[in-house]
Amino acid sequence: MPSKSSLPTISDVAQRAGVSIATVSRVINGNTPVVAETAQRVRLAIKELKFVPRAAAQVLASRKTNTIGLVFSEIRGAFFPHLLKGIEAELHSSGYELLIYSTHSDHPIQRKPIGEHNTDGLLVFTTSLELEELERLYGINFPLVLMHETPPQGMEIPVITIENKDGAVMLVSHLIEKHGRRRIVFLRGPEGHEDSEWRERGYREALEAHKIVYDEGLIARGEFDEDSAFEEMQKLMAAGIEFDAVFAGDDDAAIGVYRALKMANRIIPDDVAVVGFDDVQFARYISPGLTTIRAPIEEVGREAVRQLICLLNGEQAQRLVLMRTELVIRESCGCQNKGGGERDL
Amino acid sequence: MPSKSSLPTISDVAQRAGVSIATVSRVINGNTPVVAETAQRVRLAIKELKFVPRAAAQVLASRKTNTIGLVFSEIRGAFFPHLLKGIEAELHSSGYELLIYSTHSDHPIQRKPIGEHNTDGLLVFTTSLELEELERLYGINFPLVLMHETPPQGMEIPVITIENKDGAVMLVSHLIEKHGRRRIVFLRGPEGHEDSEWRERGYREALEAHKIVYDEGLIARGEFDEDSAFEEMQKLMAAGIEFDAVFAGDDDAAIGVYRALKMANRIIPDDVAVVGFDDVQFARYISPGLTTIRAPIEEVGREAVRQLICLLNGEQAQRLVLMRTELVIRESCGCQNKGGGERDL
DNA sequence: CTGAAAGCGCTTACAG
DNA sequence: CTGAAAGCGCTTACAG
Repeated sequence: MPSKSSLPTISDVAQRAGVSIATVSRVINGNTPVVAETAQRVRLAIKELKFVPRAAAQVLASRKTNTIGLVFSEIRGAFFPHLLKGIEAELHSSGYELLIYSTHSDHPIQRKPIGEHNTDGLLVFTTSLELEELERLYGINFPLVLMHETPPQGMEIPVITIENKDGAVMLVSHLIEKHGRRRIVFLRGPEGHEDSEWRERGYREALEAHKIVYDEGLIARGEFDEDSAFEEMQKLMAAGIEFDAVFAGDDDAAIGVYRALKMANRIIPDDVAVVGFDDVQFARYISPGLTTIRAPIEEVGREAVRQLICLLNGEQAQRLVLMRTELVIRESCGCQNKGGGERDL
Repeated sequence: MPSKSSLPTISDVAQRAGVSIATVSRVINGNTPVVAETAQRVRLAIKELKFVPRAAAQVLASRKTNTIGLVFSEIRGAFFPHLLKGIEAELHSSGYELLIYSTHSDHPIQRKPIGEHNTDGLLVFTTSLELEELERLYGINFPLVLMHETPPQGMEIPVITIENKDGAVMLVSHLIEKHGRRRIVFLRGPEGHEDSEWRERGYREALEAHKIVYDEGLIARGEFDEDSAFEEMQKLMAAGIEFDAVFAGDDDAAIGVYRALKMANRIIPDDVAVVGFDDVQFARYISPGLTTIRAPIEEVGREAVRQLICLLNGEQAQRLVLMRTELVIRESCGCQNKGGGERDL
């Protein structure tokens, strides 16, 4: 049984086929004409020896890694698989491999985990890369595409994101117009989280458009997760703040809001309407069904890859791709949706 | 602004520090003593030039990729992030990178996507790798660890999986003992899916232990997903088959079961008890809360990495790691769990 | 402790 | 269309 150290190399193939290694390389890469009969012989030798070209050698010689990197800081339960699915799909149809790195671990690392030394370009999700590293990569003209994050001042990096503001406007306007809500709590996301900031802007615009004065007291800081949302709602209620609706920031937070309201015996949506953002899997399964915004996350992944590949091909990429969001009405806002969404429970 | 082709190399660093490239290599790798003062100079030069060693060159020269690969066939919504999280966590604390490849795309690929040429070892989830390729890799002694799949005849490959059979036994016994159910439908998973087969075995054992005769008519073939489960349930009911409980195969399928039963105005759990498997995020959010089995998926990922690293270090790995599963009782089985699970809605 | 040199396994002008 | 040869950027015995 052969051990790893005795794997066949291109020379073994060349020898067996009676050609030079250059010729073997050419039939493998198929970019230079080779006489059909010779090519046949080479292919046979490859098959017989079960030869697989060493990636590192190809990369070193060709200066192309044929790999793109994905950097993210956190696998948010409901969100991430969709993004990854879109990325994988688009990537495979273009022959690149994917190297994934999540930056939330703070173990000291020897080698730089991901960058120009092992990928041809990078997909960066939100703020998962330090500014300094981003600047360095940008400085060496390394192909970059951001997702859900506007590039820092002065850097022209393509960004793919969703219509956060529009989504928030749709949500809040719906609460006001259809359900007459006027004291709408907004649960922020994490500090400096861009999605959250745009949603807040949409929240304020919608209020303004309906001549409702913005009340600082209705703003709470969540973390786009269940627990902090639960706590914030508890605090609001303990403080005796009145409200007739909650824009939870995202769906995960909405769960925390549900829990807090139910515990306080406040009926959703009669006493308090609740809306989320993302339309994750459980949004239609909870009771009442969550009215929320559908964001085309998978498409964000696909588009990010497309733009990056433009860059890799030396073509111009779009500076900003804004994906449309869509209002998904269920029952938590006060609508009677029974029977409408046939996939809902 | 430097372009990618003019990035500094180890020679640039050596020159600037006034040493040989061998010395630079030594301070980078830290495996050979270097005089402190010299090392300082080298580090300074590295910093000044913003030098990052090219991975491909390191790999080619050292014959180590420092990367492990993950092969899977499908990102199942609720399942995958947990697995990935465990893998990432364990990997980072050991200095390896992760290369991910999903095999469900059938685009013809030039280069072999993942294997001995670009990784030091492979994590394989269920049947995502063709037998032939598995045999080839095994044949060259390439480090492999399987997850949720027993190795083919004659191959000694470590496998990490969960107590599927035990879980099923717990579930079915609970339905029988606590709730007096005797006509329990079992919804299989995809053909040849090992998790499914073990669950079925557990189902049968539990029946047998309670002297309930196995009825072929109560077995339906699902796909571990909502839609096929929905259809199968429709068929069963249309055929007039009687049953007082459903073991849905997994949680995703349970959703389809819920939908079909509700549409037929059968009350869960009064008319029909339902149980799932996996305890995915939505299991506690649906109504009634789903009684299911909690599987330590994240731990499966971590353990798989640990075993693979054993192999990479030339140590012996365990041939089988069976992770314990746990019964999570909510209301869909007929229990009164209100107030018990304080995180449930 | 340090350097010169061979070598890792490919790709790609350059000739022919 | 094909081969000889240089080169990709590192690591690592081998001397010293």
